[in-house]
Amino acid sequence: MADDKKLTPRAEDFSAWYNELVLRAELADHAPVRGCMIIRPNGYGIWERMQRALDTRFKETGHQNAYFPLFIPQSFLNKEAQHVEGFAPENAVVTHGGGKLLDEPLVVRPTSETIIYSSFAKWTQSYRDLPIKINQWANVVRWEMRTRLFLRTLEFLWQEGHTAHATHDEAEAETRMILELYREFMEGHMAMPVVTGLKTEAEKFAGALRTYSTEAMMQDNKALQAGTSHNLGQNFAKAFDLTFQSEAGTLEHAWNTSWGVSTRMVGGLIMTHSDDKGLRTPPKLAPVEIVIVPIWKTDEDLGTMREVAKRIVADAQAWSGRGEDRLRFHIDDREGIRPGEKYYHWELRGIPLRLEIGPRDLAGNQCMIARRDTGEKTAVSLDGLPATLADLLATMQRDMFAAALARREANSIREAISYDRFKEIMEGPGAFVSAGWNGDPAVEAQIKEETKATIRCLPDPEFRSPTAPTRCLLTGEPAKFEALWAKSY
RNA sequence: CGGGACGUAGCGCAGCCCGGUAGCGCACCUGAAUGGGGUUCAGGGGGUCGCAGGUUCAAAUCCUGUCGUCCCGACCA
Repeated sequence: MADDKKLTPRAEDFSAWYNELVLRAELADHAPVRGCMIIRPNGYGIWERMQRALDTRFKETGHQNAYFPLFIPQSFLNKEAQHVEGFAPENAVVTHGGGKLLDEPLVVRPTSETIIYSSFAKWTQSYRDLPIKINQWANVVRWEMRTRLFLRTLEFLWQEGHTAHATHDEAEAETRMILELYREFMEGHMAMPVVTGLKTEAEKFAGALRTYSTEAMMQDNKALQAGTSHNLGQNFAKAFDLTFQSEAGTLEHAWNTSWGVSTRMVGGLIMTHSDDKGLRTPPKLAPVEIVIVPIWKTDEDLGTMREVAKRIVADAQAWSGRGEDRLRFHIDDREGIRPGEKYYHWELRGIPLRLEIGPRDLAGNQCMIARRDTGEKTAVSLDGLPATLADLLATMQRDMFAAALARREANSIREAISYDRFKEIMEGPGAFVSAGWNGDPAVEAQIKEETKATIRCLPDPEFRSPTAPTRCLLTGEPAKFEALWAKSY
């Protein structure tokens, strides 16, 4: 382990301190897979908890996990015109197999719509076969020009959901349901507030009818697209002959949706919550919620404190129940390391609560508890400790969300502003700006060119201005749409 | 592919302008004291200065080339 002390973690410059110390993530060291991420076990816990929580929700909403091939024949991708156009520049293509030139190149999946819907087509004959609702946990490859740890890696791990429905409305309902599911996860588990909304034509998924996204604000005021949910319409169904006979007897194309979130969320978590002391993990995603640091002077004390710590853990776990409800502890009884050093160690790693207990506390039937989010340290009674800890964790989860939301709101602008003012804001720290747009892609492109800001989405009502902007940015004409503008990752 | 920076000990860096044969912090090893917020003191090990040429009595330092990394931009979740 490298030297913790040298680290000056800057929330707004997380790339300077991510590696090794906090999440144990790194980029591979062989070109050209340098853009690929390696996550070692002690950081992986956060992603595993994310995965488990999402997987549970997918199953609760009627989806099943399935696994499809890594290789996609080039011809599959070619079938949907917009899709192939969108992905062709970033595809990794396998041309040789078994030492021979392949008749047809194989694309390493950048996403699995084509290979999955070709299967759906075989599985579907009647409306009774629909809906099909599956999810796949998989790694995919996109040959990016420039990579960035967590946010844009050459290969990334994600889940991609794929469904087929009999009607447009049912597919649209699925798309929106998943968007809300993502929101609940991001706000409830990650304590990361998101704006949901519709992507513009310029920003939507290649091949989709409509794309919705969740947009989170990072501590540098940039937007991070954290998840997407697409209503694919009948585009892929038509390309892959995904048809079914309706109740009325007619042959119809199915309606598809696809949606995904990736390891990018780990980057979002870091950039939303970390501070100058390191990572802060919302309790629900913390692999360890409470670290106990026993304090001792003599060997006898050490023995006593170890017993006490074990008893605290056993009592709390018995109290809190089984499975997900069970409180997660770590006892740091390492010898030869002073308590202060342990405190810094665990703060850096974002463990939500620290419980200190020594002979003096024991004599007073109490212990010290420090919160990672606020830094508060208080003495609490050992009586009823499990409930105290559980309450504190729940409070932290809420407080972290509230703090992140307050920060986003403080950096959001909803009143009408001039284009000059808009440029000024985007040249500075940036902001989430709710501003008018006339729907013209050329205007969208020109504003991107001049300010680097893009339309993150046409936001759902909760982010919109109570008094909607009446004038379009740049053109000044009456606004057709209210859009969320921001610089983004 | 354009623009910019940087390669010196395991990690982070100074030294380079003005050449004289390498240093600091952390980490590591030994010993002692210490032990409720990154202990202190004493001693110690570790580097062909990215690589290849050139200039020079002498190159980490100057010159040329080369390789690599990072940052910014185009692309993108």
